[in-house]
Amino acid sequence: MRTVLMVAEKPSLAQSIARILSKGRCTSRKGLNGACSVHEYTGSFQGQSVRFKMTSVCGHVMSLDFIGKYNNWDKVDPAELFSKAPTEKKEANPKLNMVKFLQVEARGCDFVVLWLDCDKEGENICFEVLDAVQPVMNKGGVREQTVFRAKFSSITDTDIWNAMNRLGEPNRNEALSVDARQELDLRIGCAFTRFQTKYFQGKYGNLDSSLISFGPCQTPTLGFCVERHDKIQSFKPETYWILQAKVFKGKDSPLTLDWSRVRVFDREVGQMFVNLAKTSKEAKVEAVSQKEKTKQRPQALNTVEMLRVGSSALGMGPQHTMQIAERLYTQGYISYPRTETTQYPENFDLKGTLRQQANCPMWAEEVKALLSAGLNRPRKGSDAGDHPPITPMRAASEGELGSDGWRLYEYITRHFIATVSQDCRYLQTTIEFSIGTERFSCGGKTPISAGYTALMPWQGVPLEEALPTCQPGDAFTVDEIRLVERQTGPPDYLTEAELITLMEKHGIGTDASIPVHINNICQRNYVTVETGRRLKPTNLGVVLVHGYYKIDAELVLPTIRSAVEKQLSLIALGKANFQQVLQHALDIFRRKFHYFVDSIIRKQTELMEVSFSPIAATGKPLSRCGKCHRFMKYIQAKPSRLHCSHCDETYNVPQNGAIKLYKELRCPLDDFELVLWTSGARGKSYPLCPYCFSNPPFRDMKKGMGCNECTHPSCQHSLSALGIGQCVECDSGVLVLDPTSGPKWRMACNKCNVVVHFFEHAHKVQVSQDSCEVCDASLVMVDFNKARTPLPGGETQHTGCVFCDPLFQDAVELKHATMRRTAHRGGGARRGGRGRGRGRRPNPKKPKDKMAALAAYFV
DNA sequence: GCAAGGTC
Repeated sequence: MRTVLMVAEKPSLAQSIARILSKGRCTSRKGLNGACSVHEYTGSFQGQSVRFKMTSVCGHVMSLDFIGKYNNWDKVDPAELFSKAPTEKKEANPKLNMVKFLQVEARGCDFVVLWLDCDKEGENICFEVLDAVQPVMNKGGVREQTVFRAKFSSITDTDIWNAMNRLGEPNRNEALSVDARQELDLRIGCAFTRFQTKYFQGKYGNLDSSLISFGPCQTPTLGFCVERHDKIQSFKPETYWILQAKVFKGKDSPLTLDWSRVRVFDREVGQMFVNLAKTSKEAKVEAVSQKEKTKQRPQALNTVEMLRVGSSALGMGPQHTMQIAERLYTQGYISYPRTETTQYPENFDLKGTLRQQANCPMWAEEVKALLSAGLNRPRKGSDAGDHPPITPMRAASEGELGSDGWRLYEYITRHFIATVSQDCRYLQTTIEFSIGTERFSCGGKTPISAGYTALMPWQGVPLEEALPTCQPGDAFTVDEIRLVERQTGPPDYLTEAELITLMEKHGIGTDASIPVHINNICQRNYVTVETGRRLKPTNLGVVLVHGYYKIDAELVLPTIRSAVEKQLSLIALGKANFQQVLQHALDIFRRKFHYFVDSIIRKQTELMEVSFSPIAATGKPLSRCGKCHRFMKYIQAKPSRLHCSHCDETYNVPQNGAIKLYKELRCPLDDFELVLWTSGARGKSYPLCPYCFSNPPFRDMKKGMGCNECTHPSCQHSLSALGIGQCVECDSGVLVLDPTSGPKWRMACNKCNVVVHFFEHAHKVQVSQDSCEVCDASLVMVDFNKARTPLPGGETQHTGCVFCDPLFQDAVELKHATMRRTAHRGGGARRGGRGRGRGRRPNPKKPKDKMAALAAYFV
């Protein structure tokens, strides 16, 4: 009797298929590796009576790697990995001894039927199996087909029998497309990873990662997290206004209404609408509508949905959820947990599965009700042809499963029962009002029947206070109508569940590998899991992705994978040659790699050096960041700048000078510590806020302004507080007291290079609230040194106008901040209109001859 | 020590 070897992708499938094909009459034994079983029975094949041996592998038999000597990181240039380094196939899991096992079972067999999963990976494994078994199988007769491929789309009797009766051949092209994918992933991933790791490891002491990996799936996954981080960082809140109306009828408590315009971004426009609405004291009911709505029961559960719920509702990470699910599966509590399918097979025993749950107190009531009233037909989902949806396989109790096991099992079971329950139905009531010209509405939901939400109460329609009954034409009294100011808020960090959705949408990873990629970026210290399982990129993660963006954004974009897969599918379809596609893709990535290496030495070094202290540390901590309150580093190398490594933000400072900390004083607007900029020993100096300098806080300010041009109305460092009078030379500048200049006190123009020295040796110089009656400049309060006072009678204190007060005349002298001597313009003929400082506009109507005279005196 | 894809 001839023997037919049949091989499935995993032990559980071998068992299911053998049971179907042998009609339950097979004998089973363990294989030599302990992991796989062999199921034997007799039956008919190609019109003859044969012995069947059904067994399986455990996923891939082989995996691709470089030959040994190319795995020496110290001796191999990563660039060689693109073509020079030969690859070889090694056993994927040496402990399983899969090749040996297959050969032992295949020896003397006459035919082989490949029952591997019906996707490209499965097709590839077909050839891995063939490579192992064909050398030891009996040679068939001339032109006799000995290799067969079974194509099935679900694990049901009909499908399996159909597959058995319509055997085909394995598809070499599909398998080759996977070979190409493996080689590309290996060469590209390893080249970039080795280069990055070695390059940065030797350079930065505080890089908290021993491995800086790159991959076509993990890097875009990280990219999603950093993209959200960047959105949060660059978010600028916008102020908007809403009309809030409260109305009531009789003794009912007031209803808060929603405005039909939702919101406006202009306060005055909002106020106009308030005024229009306020013309009416009544809110008139325009329409009342009641509609029955439904919330659909869920589709049957697949892996990614289970992972999303595991993360967002059970607080379990995807990797952990998968581990628990695997355990529940091997213990027989749930069906196979890796599936994309969301539709039950035709002949799925819904009722039997439900009946198993009839005695579990958590949902016995609902299950019994369903069994007696009849199951609802499950929603149509998609059938990926892999495995049935995830369902419970037998009843369980919390005690036998352990805490997390039970919580996942409970969810899977509730989800299953929900799929055969009724939809949730509720009544949506909407009342529309008009108040003056404005329209408002309020709505409420009333549950009609809970349906499936009895099993998934977190999705239920909450009981709300009922809306008052009313009819069109009814009048409500307006209790209150007002304009409320709100601000738009930034988005939050990505949740794991959102990330899974993004990955699924962009085809990054598969149901089985998505948890691995997410786990990778956590373990490599690129992201941390925060409360609510939100993924916050670390400094390292942000710097890496920003580096890719600057050098070659394609390296991090989610399209990197799909673009390559498009090419690979040409191989699968037989439209392109394996070698050509492989070489083409490798060529592109080899060029990307060289460009990356060249650029990184220039660009990423700059980025890294401000974030991580290089061994020769540049930049020293100077002032505190207003966002994270950590010290920012002052990088003196041009262009000099401040960098907050925690926030990964760089702040410009004025060039051609130096900055130092300004007494640890902070900007009242953003809490950044002020720094003092000085142009040199005889130059001018003024404080500035590193944040405001690049982000002007007020409308009348521009980028690049320090505190001496800041129009903050009450800050002690602002132009308003320290401005003294119009500049004597330029048209738009204001002379501002330099509060740090004592004892050689001076005021400097905030626009040009005019510096006025005054009151040398005074103890204290302050700008008064009062102004000069003659020239409108701010008065200055001076406290002289007793021994050197220029005041008559040895007086030490005096308040007066710098420009007009005769007592101050000898104490004031004009200089320029630079050596350049500016030609005097105008002298006594100067036009007037020199209003005083404090940031106010000059008053052109008030001629100030005194100012012109003063200018002549100075020069 | 590296990728991504199977699976235990």
